[in-house]
Amino acid sequence: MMRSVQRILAILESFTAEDNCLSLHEIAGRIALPKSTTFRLVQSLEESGYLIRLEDQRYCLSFRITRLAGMVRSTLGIREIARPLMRTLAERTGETVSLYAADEGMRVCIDAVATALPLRSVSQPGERVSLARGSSSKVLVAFARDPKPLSPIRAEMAKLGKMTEAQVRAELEQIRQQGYAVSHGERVLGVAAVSAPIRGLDDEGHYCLSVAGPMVRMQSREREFTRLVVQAASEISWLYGGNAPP
Amino acid sequence: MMRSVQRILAILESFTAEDNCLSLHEIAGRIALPKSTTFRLVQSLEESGYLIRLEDQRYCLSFRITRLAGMVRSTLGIREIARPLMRTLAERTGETVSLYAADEGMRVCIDAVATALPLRSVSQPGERVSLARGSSSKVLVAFARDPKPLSPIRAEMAKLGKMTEAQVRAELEQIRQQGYAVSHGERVLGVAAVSAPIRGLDDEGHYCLSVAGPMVRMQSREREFTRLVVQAASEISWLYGGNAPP
DNA sequence: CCCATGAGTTTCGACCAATGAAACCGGTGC
DNA sequence: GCACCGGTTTCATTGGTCGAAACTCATGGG
Repeated sequence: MMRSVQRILAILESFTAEDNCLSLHEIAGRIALPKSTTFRLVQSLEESGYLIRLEDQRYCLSFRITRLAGMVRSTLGIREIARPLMRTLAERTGETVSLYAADEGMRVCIDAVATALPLRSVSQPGERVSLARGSSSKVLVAFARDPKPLSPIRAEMAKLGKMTEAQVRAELEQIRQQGYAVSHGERVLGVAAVSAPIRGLDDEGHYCLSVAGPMVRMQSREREFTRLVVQAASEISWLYGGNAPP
Repeated sequence: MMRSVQRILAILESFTAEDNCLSLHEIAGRIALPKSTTFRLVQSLEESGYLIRLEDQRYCLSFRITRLAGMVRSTLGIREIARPLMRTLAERTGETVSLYAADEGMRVCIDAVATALPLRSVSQPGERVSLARGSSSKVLVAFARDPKPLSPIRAEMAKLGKMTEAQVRAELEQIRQQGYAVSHGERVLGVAAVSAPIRGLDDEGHYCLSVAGPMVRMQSREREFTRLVVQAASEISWLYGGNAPP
């Protein structure tokens, strides 16, 4: 990652819906750089028309950004759309982020972003695992468009979890309610995961985003990770054509 | 202008509505840089999620741009909106670009972007000149929302131009038709100008964008400048809330 | 009135991030 | 098999960038 790119984008991203006008000082504070450096960057961005300075000398994003937005390709696959958000999620959590879909009674990994830590959960795109175990499986089953063909899966879940089918159904219902699922060492010993559903376009199947890592690291931050995964999944849903507002 | 900013934005801008997917080679070609340099920049942009690479290794702008676009402040004055476009117009033409409005029978300069050339047309923000002379005046009069109070101006135009009022009205009608006006040494000796209207929001007055320079430089490029001014003015109109599609 | 303050802006020598030529890699087609 | 053509990596070089500090210019409080 080039420093210049990082800094320039950090400046653009320091504008939010609430704070859409920022002074040089505020920008410098947000990107944590000396004001002389910030000034030069901001000045260049203004020269090129992406920032405009108001009468009170504060800056705000200009409409030139919207012009760029118009050039965004409208037809993108889930993988392409999810990738950037998965990347930031991986960065924030420091754990492996994966994207799954249900396919013929299995759970298939569409994409994964790994971190550099020596101990981490590993999943490879293309990998196929059971739909009966793990938080991602539970999400995929709980939010399945057509739950009927999944009854053997539920039976297997009950058997593996030593539960009645009614208990399984109750757990899935709870997952539907809360909008996410967690698991601790359910599929892989020592691995905890948090998963949230991605609502795809109507005709396509739906997907599941998950963060997985060693329980020793995960347990203390489960709350935080849950929030992040649910947030990222809903953003992806929206970007992908879901009708939930951002 | 910092080189890094220039290059990064050049990459983003190399995507157009038609070519919304570009290969590394194409990008390198458009921004005229060696591919190794381009590669590093593009890679960083991808890492930060603003570009995504498709299966065929080509790149396209991601939805992250649209998120930025959502942060653009919705209420901006004409001056702020016009500024960036005026700057590029000045750069492309090499001549002075001005923004005018009609005010109480006069033409007032809202903003101006000058070039560094030793011989150039000079106009200062706040400057007030006659509404009876010059291409910008003709545009402001021709496109006036309420033409009635301008009849003394038309009379003055006729007198100064040694024309009948009917001829003046015909000229204004033609300007309305073609969407721009030109003048050669009409207000300032030796200065030619091309002007086009900016349609503002309904309740506000409307504006006029012009390029002005010494006739010796202007005459050979009048066609080109006309196209550029009309184009820029219509973009500003659209950004400012006009209903003409981009 | 003057000084303190805090914002934006400019300066300038040092440094290292960025550069780009060239080599490398891996697929495609002749 | 070889040539070709994209994308990727290497590496010594360098000038673009950095940021502390000085400067400017309002503002306002004592």
